[in-house]
Amino acid sequence: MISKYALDRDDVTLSGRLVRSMRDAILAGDLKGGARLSEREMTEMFGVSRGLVREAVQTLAAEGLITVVPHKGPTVTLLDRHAAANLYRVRGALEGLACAEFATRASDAQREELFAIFKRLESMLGKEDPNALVEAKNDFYRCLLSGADNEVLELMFTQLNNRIVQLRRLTLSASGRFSVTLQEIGAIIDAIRNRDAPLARELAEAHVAAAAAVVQRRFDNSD
Amino acid sequence: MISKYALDRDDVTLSGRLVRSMRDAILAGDLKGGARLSEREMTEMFGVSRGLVREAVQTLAAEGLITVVPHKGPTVTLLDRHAAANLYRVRGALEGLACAEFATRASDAQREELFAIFKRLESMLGKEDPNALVEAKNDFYRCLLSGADNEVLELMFTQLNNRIVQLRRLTLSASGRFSVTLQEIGAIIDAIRNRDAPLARELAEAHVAAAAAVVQRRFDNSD
DNA sequence: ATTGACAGACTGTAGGACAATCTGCTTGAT
DNA sequence: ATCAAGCAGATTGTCCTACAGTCTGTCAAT
Repeated sequence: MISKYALDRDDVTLSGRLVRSMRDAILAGDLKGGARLSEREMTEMFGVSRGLVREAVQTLAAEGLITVVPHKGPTVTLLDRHAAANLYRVRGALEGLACAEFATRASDAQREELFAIFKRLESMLGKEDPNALVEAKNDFYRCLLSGADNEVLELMFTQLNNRIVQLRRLTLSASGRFSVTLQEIGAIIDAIRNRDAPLARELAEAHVAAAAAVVQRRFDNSD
Repeated sequence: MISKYALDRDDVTLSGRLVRSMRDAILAGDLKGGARLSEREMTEMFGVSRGLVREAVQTLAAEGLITVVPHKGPTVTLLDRHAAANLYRVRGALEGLACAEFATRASDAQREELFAIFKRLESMLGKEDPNALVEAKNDFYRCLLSGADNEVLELMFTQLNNRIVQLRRLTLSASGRFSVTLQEIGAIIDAIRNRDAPLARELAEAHVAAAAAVVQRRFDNSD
């Protein structure tokens, strides 16, 4: 058992914080898809040595967030329509699993928390607050994954989600979609409440497929 | 379209080869679970500078193959019973997706190749050649993933599989299991032949669950 | 207009230096 | 004898410098 008061060892090293900062910069859109990340620029931008930058790049490359071409330097991985479709297919499988596992294994407290977060989401209908919405969605997934009690799934889902974040901007801005989203999630919540894992899984997969369809349509429009 | 004659740029850098070497060393079991990987030892073992070792460690850590504890150094990630169960759950979801996608989207040539590899597997029943068996299984999955035509899935499945390799030794050595395995895979093959994606998926998930059960039983015995 | 050579910029790799931290052992007090 | 404090050695964390290898754009020559 790890002490409740143990320091957060994930944060003590500069490397760790650098990886987070770079990841956040990409997820926040400050470093856009396709942007070149020369070592020199990065050392200036984050105020650390070249060695640390190179280590961080390796980490993010392994996560798929960055693409490294030898002797040309890393770039922020660009998502085309095909890659987007593939990401969503895998995400459907993982999110389905997460919902099924949650329905089967989550504790009562975790269930209540999930329901509460959903209520918070519902209360946002009509209001226009993208930041709060994104945060609530993040809470939702965090709770879902924690209840699924599977660190492997958590890791892979998080990695996948990080890559999808760039695309989520597209789905969120699709007006009128939010109420549909709420209905879909509501159905999943009901299935979880009834501990119906297969149904929860099926609904979750359908939900992701619907989101994927929206993204694909966006690609059509911008081509 | 990338030229057929383009050099393999994945291998030109020492870093790239080092990552491969270290990964292979872990997968081959030369670096066992829990083994400590001090930077000094690694520089001597692979004959490269400390910087390269650190970069490679970052990459493999992001893949989950090694665990880094600040100021104590990296170790080969150790799999306990809980982690093993979690790995197999996720693997079930991904392998199910891969089979379904293959059934739906693979070309005729890819189908034929998969069937041929399966025949090769069948011919191994009775003979005792673990190496050839592992290689044939690898070919099987390579073909499966290539037919699923989803690089994201391919990446995640490969990462997952790398972590499971340590455990696969346990399932393979389970005598009498191989003929059952063949039957299970044979059923999947039939479903793929009939282009029945949902069935292929279901069977694949059941197949993984069976393998997971074997592993769990092994954990019981060795405790 | 195409080719070829050159220069500048950037990455790839090595190795050293010092600070921060951990671990185990010794020492000292109770 | 036991336990706490503290010291020493080893290891990692971080930065810096240096040089070789590779890419890209430019400019002259054909």
